[in-house]
Amino acid sequence: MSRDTVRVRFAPSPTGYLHVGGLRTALYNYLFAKKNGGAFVLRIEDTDRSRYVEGAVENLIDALRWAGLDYDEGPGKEGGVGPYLQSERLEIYNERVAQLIEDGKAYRCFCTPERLDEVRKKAQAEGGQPKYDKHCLALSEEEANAKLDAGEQCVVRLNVPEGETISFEDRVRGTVSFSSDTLDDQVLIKSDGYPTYHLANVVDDRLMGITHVIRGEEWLSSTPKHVLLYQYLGWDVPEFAHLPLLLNPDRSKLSKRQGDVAVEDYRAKGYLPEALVNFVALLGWTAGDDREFYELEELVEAFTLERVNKAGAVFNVEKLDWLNEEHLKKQSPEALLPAVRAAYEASDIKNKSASDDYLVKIIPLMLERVTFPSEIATTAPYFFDAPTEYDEKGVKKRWKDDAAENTRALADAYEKLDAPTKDDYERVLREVAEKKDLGAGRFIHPARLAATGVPGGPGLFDVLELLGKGEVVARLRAAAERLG
RNA sequence: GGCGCAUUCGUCUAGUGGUUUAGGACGCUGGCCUCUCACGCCGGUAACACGGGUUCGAAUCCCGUAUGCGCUACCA
Repeated sequence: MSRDTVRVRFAPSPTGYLHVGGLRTALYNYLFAKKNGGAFVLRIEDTDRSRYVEGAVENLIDALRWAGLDYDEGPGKEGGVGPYLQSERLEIYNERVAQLIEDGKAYRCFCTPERLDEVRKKAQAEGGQPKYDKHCLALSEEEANAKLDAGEQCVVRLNVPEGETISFEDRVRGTVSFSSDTLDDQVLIKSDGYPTYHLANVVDDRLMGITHVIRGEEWLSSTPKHVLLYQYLGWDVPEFAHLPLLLNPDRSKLSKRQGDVAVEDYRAKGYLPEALVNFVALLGWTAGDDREFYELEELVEAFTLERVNKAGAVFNVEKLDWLNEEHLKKQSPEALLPAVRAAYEASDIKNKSASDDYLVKIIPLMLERVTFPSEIATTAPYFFDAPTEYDEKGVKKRWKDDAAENTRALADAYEKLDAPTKDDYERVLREVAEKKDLGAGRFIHPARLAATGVPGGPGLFDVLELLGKGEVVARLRAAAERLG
């Protein structure tokens, strides 16, 4: 790893599913890596054993793969700086912490949760920052060892200096500074021996050669602690870029209570990965031009950290829907077939004998009329079942007094045709209309009602051709009978 | 409460001191196209949080206020 090779990471904790905010963070990391010829690393932050969810890692990887964000290194893809699961790196953290303790930059703390609580309450009552009072910093090595030998539980804390200003450059926010007096003596190693995020993330980022830390804004406030750790460990700090948060419509942080937040939810609803990726890319970033539609490769080309916004962005589903429609139109019928078939099989359409070939022919006709692939078959059941009822408003508007007679005449004419194409259907209809000295509309609208039961949809002659002569004639006759 | 970050149409955003009657997109909406619906095209709707400065001139710079969000755990 040379020092100027860009290396970034996405470091989720395996709590069950990939959050759309996480997807956006992963995406920006991915884009930045690809744009700069760097590596995109996936690291699993599983240091909280109480929150571990079975199968969550597989889930995360699956969601990333679905979105098209392949990682260069990570679980199952060794890159020489693994393992990529923090739970497998415990010795590494312990080594570094031993060094910190030796240097007086960290210390063991034996305080009970009860005492911690008191200290915190007292500090808060006095109107100050609730933080640890460094009580155990005074312990000598002998005293600490004695407590350890006696079997007392302990944590390791960061020894934060007083009266210092800690600042760092953020690629999206500029210079950010904090007074060290507002920083708590952060726990580095928990009493169960696992590291906290703060320690593990600094050590791993360094050891994995991460050059740019691109993560959510929720980490901005703890970054000074990380900066301090880099200094204490004698390391240069990486570049930081804190991304604005994704918000609910009421501008609170995007949460489960106000809608779907998991990538798999959107996947299940039928959103295309291309659309979701395009959408979240635009939540907090623009190229500066008026472009809205992007494929992943085009995002790679256009992306820069400098153009990431500072303010949070509301996750606005209407625009996602529009982008889904746009991306849908770019899909080939063959690519859409599996989703269309699945929705068709699951629908309450009675005729389930449609071939792949037939479904593929329907797709282009319906593509511009739906938001989701699943709607292609289900919004047009007439491609499978003959209508059992006719749209009331449509009938009122289009089924005039002469409709039954005209429709029968049309059926008679069609019956004589041999394997008619859409052009044949149209030609004959216009001939019949002309013979009766009527506008084509007097035939087209009733024929649509008869064939589909609804007043809207694809071009009539496209529909008729797909239905086939026998079915068309039968439906025309049935409607003439039913509607009179 | 403390600390930090943010604040342009309902939403996503362009805008980095004059080119701005603040531009685009989604949504909503009027019209055109058309066998219908949809697509497409043309048009409309709607914003610089507030108050002070700095400046010949501010959405753009500074200060304050308000509001929102984040952090404030042996969670990440």
